[in-house]
Amino acid sequence: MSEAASGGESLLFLTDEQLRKGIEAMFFAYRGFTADPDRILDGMDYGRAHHRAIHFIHRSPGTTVNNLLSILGVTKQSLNRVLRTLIDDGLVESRVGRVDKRERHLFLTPKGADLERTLSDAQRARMRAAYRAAGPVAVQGFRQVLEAMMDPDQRRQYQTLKEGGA
Amino acid sequence: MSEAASGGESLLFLTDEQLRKGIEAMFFAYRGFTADPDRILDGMDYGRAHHRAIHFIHRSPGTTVNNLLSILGVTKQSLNRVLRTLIDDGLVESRVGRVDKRERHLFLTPKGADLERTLSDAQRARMRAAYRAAGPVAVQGFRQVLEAMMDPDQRRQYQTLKEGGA
DNA sequence: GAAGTTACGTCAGCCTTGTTGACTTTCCAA
DNA sequence: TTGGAAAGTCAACAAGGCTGACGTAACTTC
Repeated sequence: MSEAASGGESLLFLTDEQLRKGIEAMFFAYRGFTADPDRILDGMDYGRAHHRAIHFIHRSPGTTVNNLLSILGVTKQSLNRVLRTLIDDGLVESRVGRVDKRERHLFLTPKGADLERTLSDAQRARMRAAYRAAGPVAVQGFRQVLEAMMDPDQRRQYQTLKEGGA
Repeated sequence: MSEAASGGESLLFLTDEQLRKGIEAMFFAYRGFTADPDRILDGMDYGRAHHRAIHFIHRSPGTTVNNLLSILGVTKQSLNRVLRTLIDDGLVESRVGRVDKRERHLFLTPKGADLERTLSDAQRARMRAAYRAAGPVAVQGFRQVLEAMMDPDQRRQYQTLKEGGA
C-alpha cells in the first residue's frame, strides 16, 4: 500500500491480527455491556428484550409501535409479546393517536420510568467508569469506530436519535 | 468535580447524555458487527453459537471443552449441543487428551477451517472498513474503551488471547 | 362511497440458544 | 481403592427470535 511507504504512520492497525483483536474485544465488551441490566432483570419476569423496549420508549416518549419496531429490528409479534406484558404490568402506557387513530403512542408510566432509571443507572455506571478510565480522546475514537461499523440504516436511526437528544 | 473547574478540558464527555449515546452506539454497532456472519449462517443449519465456537477453536486449536466453556460463558449442555452438530458434520475434531485422557482437545477440520475463513473474512471486511474510516487513533481509543468495559474475568481472558496471538 | 392500504393486535407453531437437574462413564490422584 | 474432576448425555423448560394467517379499525385514493 502506498501510505505505508509514503509515511511513518503505517497501516499495521489494519492487519488481520489487529482486526481479530477488535472482533474479540467487541465480543467480550458486549457481555460486560449487558451484564448489569441482565442481573437486575434476572430477578423480575423481564429480560433483555424488555430492557430495550423500555430504553427506547424512554428515549422517544410517544413513539409509535411501528417506529419502535424499526429501531429494534424485530417483528411486531415479537415486540408485541414484550409490550403486552409491560402494558399489563403498568410500566408502559399505550395511547391512541390523535391525528391518526390507528397509531398507538407509547409512554412510560411512573413505575416504568422507575425501572428505566434503575437499569440505565447501572448501565451508565459501567459506561462512565470505562469512559473515565479511557479518557475523552479514546471515547471519541470509540464512538467513531462504532458508527462506522453500523449498517447505513442503523446509522441513520442512530443519528436521528442522537440529534433528537442533543 | 474539581477537574472541570481546574482545566479547560471539561468532563462533558461523562454527562448522562454522552453516556446514553455511547450505549446506543454499542447497541446499533453490535447489530452490524454480527450481521454478516449471521447472513452467511442463515442458509446453513448453523447459528451465532456455532460461529462463536468455531472462532475460538480456530483461535486456540487444541483447546479443551472446559476452556471453551469459560471463554464462551455458557453451560456445557448448551455448548455440547452446538459442538455435537459441528463434530457430526465433520467441521470439528475432538481428540482425547494424551496426558489427561478425560479431556477432549478441539480442532477444526479442513472443512471447519473453510467455514471459519468464510465467516471471519466477512466479519473482518466490515471491521476493516470501519477501522479505515475512523483511522488508527480512533481505533486505539475504541479498543481502550472496550477493554475498560469488560468484567475483570472477561478482560483477563481477552488479554490471554491477545497475547497468545501477538 | 367503494376499494385498497396501513397500523396494530393476536393466534398458532416453529427454531435457536440459553438454563437446571440428574445421571453415567472415565480416569487421575491421594 | 476410593473420592472427585472432566466429559457426555437425557430431559425438561424458558426467552426471544421467526413465519404465516387472520381480524379490525382507520386512513387514503379513486
